[in-house]
Amino acid sequence: MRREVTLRDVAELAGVSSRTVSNVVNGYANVTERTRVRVQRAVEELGYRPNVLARNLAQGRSGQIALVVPYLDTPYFAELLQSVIRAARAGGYNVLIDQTDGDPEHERGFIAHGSRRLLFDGVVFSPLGLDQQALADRDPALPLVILGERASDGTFDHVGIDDVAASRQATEHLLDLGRRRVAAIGDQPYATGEAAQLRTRGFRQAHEGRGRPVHEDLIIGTPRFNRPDGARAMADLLDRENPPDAVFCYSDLVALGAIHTILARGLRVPEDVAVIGYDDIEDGRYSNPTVTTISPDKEWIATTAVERLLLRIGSATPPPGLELRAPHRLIVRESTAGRAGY
Amino acid sequence: MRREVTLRDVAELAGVSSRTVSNVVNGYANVTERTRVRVQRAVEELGYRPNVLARNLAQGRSGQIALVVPYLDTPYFAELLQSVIRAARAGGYNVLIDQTDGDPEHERGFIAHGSRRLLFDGVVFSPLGLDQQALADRDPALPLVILGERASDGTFDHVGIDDVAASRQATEHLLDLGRRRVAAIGDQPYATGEAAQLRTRGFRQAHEGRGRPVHEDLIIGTPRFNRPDGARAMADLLDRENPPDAVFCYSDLVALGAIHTILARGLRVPEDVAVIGYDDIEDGRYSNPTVTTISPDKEWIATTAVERLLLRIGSATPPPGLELRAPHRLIVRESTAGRAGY
DNA sequence: CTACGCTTTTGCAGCGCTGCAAAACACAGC
DNA sequence: GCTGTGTTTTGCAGCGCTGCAAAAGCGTAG
Repeated sequence: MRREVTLRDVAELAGVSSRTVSNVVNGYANVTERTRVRVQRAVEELGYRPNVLARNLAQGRSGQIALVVPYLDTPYFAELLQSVIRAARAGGYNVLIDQTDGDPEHERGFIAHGSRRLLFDGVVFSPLGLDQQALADRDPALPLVILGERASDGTFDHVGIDDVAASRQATEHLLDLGRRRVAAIGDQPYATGEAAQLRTRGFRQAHEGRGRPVHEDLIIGTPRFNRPDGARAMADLLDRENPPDAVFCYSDLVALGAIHTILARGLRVPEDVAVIGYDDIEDGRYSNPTVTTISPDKEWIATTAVERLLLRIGSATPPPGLELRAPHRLIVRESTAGRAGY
Repeated sequence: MRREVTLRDVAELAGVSSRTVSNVVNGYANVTERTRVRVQRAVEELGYRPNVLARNLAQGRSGQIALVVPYLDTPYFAELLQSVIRAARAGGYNVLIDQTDGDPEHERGFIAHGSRRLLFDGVVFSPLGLDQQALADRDPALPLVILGERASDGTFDHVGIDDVAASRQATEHLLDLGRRRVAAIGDQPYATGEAAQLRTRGFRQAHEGRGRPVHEDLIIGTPRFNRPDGARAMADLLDRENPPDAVFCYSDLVALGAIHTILARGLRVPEDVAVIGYDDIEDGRYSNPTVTTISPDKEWIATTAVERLLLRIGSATPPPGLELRAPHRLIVRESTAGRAGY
């Protein structure tokens, strides 16, 4: 492998100092047209490309941000990732990606003090279960934006929709359809299940607001928000003596799993059981039936998260940690409204 | 921001040279137990973390590989990404991710000579349409593994399943069910649609093999392999005077879109139209009906691709470009076999 | 002609680490 | 004690770039 072309080589050919070449390459002001052209020509002649590594070292930054999510094969995160990459690229940053598999140890390591120093300049983090301890141990110098449930403590930004309000809205939709035995699938009544708990709270609020009793036995927990768990939980519900006539699922995947079970039993959606999901992933728009859902504005979330992170990275004094509420809306589809005429 | 702890700081505290500290940190042989312990203690006392950037610059490598795919919200790529990350991490590498949106310009730029030099040590590339020109312009020094259709020219490795054989198998499955008007959705008869063309070839071979005529008018092209395109193409087919009784879709997403249209028209799957997909994404395992599909061994593909890439990165003289055939199998589900008894 | 302020260019140090080769050390054999 | 061999430690240069501050150039005013 022959040696690569460096700034100095270009400088020599152009008859200027290497610092001037650097100025030209980086488009700094205060370079006369004459020198600029001369340098440009030399750059092209030698086929010079800046060495990113060296630049990063000299600047003490990596030009990369990390996106840390629990699972990547979850459509919600995949869709989010897409928008994050786009936003990061617009800001001149590359995206390093990591998946934690929801492992708290791994999650903690990612923001721990000094961890992987300088590999990335900041982190967009969607934790599954980040406890107080992990936040306490975190490197305070690492710019951080958290997605999802956990509220900001003032040292990082938090971007997410209002889970309680959205869940109340979803549940109200079911109650307003006249359903009386509404189940909820996805509760996680332990430390790391904050997002789930907020949804359960909204679920309860809706019942209160409509003057209906909550059927406590119809609130089912699931370890993850995926299809198999949704399918299993639904099977459990249908095995009961008194099955529900509607289900609020804490993710679209859970809803798809639940629908799968319902149809497999020969029951109809929504006639026998109405189903509503959460996340508005593409799958739910083409499934049979299509899935009514809470649609968070993912583009808004991704763009805002990256914007805030880059701002944080660029600030000498860290800006205050903001609580950013993303817009969301209820999208009614076949799984609650039935099939429209064709 | 106070200065970070460096090797030299540790060296001073431990009373050794900074080179020795480096040796200890990197676990080199030939360090006496005594020194090792002393250094370790100093490292911990100061909370030293190596500066990855500096190490990379000194070593002339970045410790990162790039995964370049056309779309990230496609479940197939999302699932692949997951395995790639896992394999890369096992080899001590981080994964930088980029999505090309299928833009040939962008795809080309990624492997072009000198592009983003040193940002990554190698690329796992799943091109949508990579023409000869792009391959000719590529940086020969950049270790490259290509996924998908394009055969190796000997300078890079290629990992993929045997598309022709798999497609023949899929089509034969439909023919063997007694279907006589078998359609194909997903053909791309232009330069960058090589994968699609291989599948069409398999489609034809199956007909020949079974002594059946190919219905040329039932081969439909689609710009992308996604749900909307599948739904549209199916609508087109059903509007015909003589609609098909089976469809071979070039991806599971296309199949899901097609099924959506079929059911929306009040027809049944598979009774009226049998549908087979390609990729075996999770969606197809929980959809209604579940989707019969060609299942490539994604774990094998990801692991093999990363292994080969790391080997390539580590070799002084580039190893020969291999053609690696991943295993695949036909998975029969409801969309062709009908619903099993429950 | 000199002084002054502004623009443009330069030189150098250094980011924090590793490669390399030499130096120091340790031990065995004569 | 001296030589030879192998192990452990060290010093230094340098990866290729940018920050900083000084130097040089340049036009205008006094």
